[in-house]
Amino acid sequence: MCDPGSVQSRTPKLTAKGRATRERIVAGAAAEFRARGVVATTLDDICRATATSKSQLFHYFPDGREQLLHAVAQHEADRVLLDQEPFLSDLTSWAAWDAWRDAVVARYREQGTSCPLGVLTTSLTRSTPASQEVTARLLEQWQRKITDGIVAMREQGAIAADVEPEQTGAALLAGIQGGVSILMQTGRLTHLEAALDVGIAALRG
Amino acid sequence: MCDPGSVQSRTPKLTAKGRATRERIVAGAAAEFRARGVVATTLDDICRATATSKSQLFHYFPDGREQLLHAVAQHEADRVLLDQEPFLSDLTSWAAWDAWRDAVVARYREQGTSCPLGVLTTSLTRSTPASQEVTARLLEQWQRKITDGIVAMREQGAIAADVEPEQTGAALLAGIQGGVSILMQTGRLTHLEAALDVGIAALRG
DNA sequence: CGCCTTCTGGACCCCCTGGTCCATTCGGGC
DNA sequence: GCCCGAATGGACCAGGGGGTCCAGAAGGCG
Repeated sequence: MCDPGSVQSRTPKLTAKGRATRERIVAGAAAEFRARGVVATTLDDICRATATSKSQLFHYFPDGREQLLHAVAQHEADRVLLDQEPFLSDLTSWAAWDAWRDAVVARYREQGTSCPLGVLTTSLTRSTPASQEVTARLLEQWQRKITDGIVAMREQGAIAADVEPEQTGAALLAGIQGGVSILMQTGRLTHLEAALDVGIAALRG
Repeated sequence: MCDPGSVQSRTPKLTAKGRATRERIVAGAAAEFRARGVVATTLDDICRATATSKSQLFHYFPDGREQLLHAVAQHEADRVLLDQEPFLSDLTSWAAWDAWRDAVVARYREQGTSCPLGVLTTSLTRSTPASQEVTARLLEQWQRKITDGIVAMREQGAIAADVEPEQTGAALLAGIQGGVSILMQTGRLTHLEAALDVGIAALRG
């Protein structure tokens, strides 16, 4: 899923230690971005937060800030989906849908305004086309999983046959996305909850 | 609605010419932000685009970039709602709802990826707390208008009595917000359309 | 053990950007 | 026409930020 090294320019061979350092930088940068925002975070901040030096940073990310941004985007995108498992991949009963809904709400309640998805959609995506692509792919995968769930339920007869999986899935994803966005701006969870509840209720018919 | 001069520090008295220049700067900056993004746009860019000098910029916005950002945020927030009129303020029949839906979709189709709301929610809001407040207030007003429409329809009996205006309005707003957000990242309008269509269909019951 | 590559530290550079200053022009009221 | 505050031009400054370099430590492998 991560596919490291495909887009980013060839990095030198990494030993175990090197890989660990690289990972530490990405994770630390991600945390820093979440906490202070992408624009406000400087490379020196990241060095300080991860106990590394600039030379290490450029050793692992020869293309500099942009490449690091991309790596962090991928890291955060992975996390967004992982955080919804195992529910998201198994939406085959109403109980599973409810559990998924609760997991999403709980996750966003606890992380509040500092969340991977928020960082992706607000800042990272606008920084570089490469990161935008990462976000686009994330959304695609996400919607696919929701749509799969709708199809499964429809085959069971639990969802009416006239419900369009693609369209309804798209609407639900948009609701979540918007709910998170509003959470980022107001600190209130109500819209995310409303979007999920209304969206799933609509599926129930 | 604009309430100029309340939050921003006192600007010197403005003549007609002064007011025009100030407005030109705000509008030009807004356009620049939409086109190139907030982070990528420098004060010099804005000067160039608006045919002004830095001294003018700081003459009208003594607090510098931050104050300008705030003014632009207000400017863009106003535009978001204005763009949906006269439909948004008169959601009292299904025809009105449909017209509103079409207006929103048309607006976002034409402006594509360079839209006021997008700029607000992605970059402006994160730049300064003052701008965040502007966005929060925008969302509040927006939802209020949607909720008013739902209430009106319910009183007519066109919408079932068990529909919660607040919750359903929140979900609809979240859908739009998310639809626009996804539009910004993928260039596709499908999610915005889906959110509106599914949301309004849910109201129809 | 010895060698070569990877890894790390930290000093250094340069440009860009927000912000300042002052001198000049403009323009409206009397 | 005079005068004073508003409006404008443009040179200038300081700091911070991304990015470079080289020397030395560390660590795998024959």
